[in-house]
Amino acid sequence: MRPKNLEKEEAIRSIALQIIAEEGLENLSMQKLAKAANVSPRTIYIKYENKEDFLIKLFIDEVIGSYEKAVLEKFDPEMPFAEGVKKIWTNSFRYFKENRHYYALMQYGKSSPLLNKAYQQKGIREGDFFAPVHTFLAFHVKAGTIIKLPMEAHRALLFAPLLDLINEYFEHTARPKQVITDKVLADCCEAVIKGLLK
Amino acid sequence: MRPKNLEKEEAIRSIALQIIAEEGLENLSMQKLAKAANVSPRTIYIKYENKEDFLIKLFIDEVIGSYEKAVLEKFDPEMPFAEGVKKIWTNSFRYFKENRHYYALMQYGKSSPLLNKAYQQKGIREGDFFAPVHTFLAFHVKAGTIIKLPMEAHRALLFAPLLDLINEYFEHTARPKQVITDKVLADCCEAVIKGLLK
DNA sequence: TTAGTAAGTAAACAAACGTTTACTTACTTT
DNA sequence: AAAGTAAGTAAACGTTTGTTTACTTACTAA
Repeated sequence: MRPKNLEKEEAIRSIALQIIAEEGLENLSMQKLAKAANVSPRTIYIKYENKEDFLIKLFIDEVIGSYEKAVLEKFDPEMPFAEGVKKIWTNSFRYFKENRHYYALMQYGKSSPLLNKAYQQKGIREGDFFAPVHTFLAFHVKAGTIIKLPMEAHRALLFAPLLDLINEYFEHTARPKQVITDKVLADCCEAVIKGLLK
Repeated sequence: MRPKNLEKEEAIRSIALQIIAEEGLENLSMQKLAKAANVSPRTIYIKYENKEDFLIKLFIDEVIGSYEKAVLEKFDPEMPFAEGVKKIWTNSFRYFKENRHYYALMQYGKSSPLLNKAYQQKGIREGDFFAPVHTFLAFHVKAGTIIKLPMEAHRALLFAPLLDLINEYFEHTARPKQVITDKVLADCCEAVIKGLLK
């Protein structure tokens, strides 16, 4: 039998992310995607059941999956608290700077009911993803270095400002003056650490 | 001439917010909206030029505008820092608990290029909206009570965790155990204040 | 009271949508 | 080398999209 052309699969995914980042999820159509990826619409349906299936897999496997991998690089749940948080922040910032297109779909995950459903189905919110980060937080609560909060609250304090700053970084890159710099990121990271310490 | 029926205008806007919250922005069509609001499609086009115009006005006037009003209730830029931050947090939490449908479109503002463009056009990101909050932050930087950061960074540290916690609150309300309570919100607020204090 | 007018309706428009049908291509296996 | 098969294409399917056309309604002002 004729073998799959992996380049086409890759093109479909990366061009989808590009369209989502530039024109928005609401402007991504299967026909537009097929044309932009230089592929017949049918080709997309070989691998994915339908549009919903495609978007969920793109979101979970491509975006969340690769982000998790990047965040956890050289991260250890038993690191000193400040060091661990800094690692998470610098890893995240580097990742999105290098993979700008991934950020847009990540943000849609917080808005779209479709992707939200996917989140819940896969149990991401329960700790299947980013498990080492949760271990890290639980470890430091037990050791008494940081304040005790529900896991969801820790995650909100740790990740939400970071993602917002990355958003700000992207919105200003086209402008004359870049406001979100490594220095500002580092200062904010210190503020988050200070807030969580006992 | 025949006078406008203000109830219809109101129905169009509130049902649009409901559809966006329940089915997502990508599933809001003008025909579906018209039918749900018990109105002819043409009626929507009396007031709004097209779909884009409608969404932008819904976002700016209805959502951002009314949120700003709620946040600033009994807020004074010269309040003590901790008191001011607590006021912003409790005002926000109360507002979204009472206006659950508004939250979804607010979140889309961070994803959709359409709404992002609207943000920039209106200069929201530059301080036209939430001006008293910016005055408040600048005041406390000058007074030396909090660390100095670009306005965008202050806003990220102050609002991003709050909005993420509200998101978490809504996602869990249907489940047996409510994790985001007033107590958790208050603890997180304290952490944010502590992080920003010098 | 009636003429004028904007609000509002129902039905329709072309264009675009997600998906499928009918077919061809390019490789593996025997 | 020829048969078998999944990958892949081009064109089309019926629906739904955003928006408009042609018309009616309900009120104001003269």
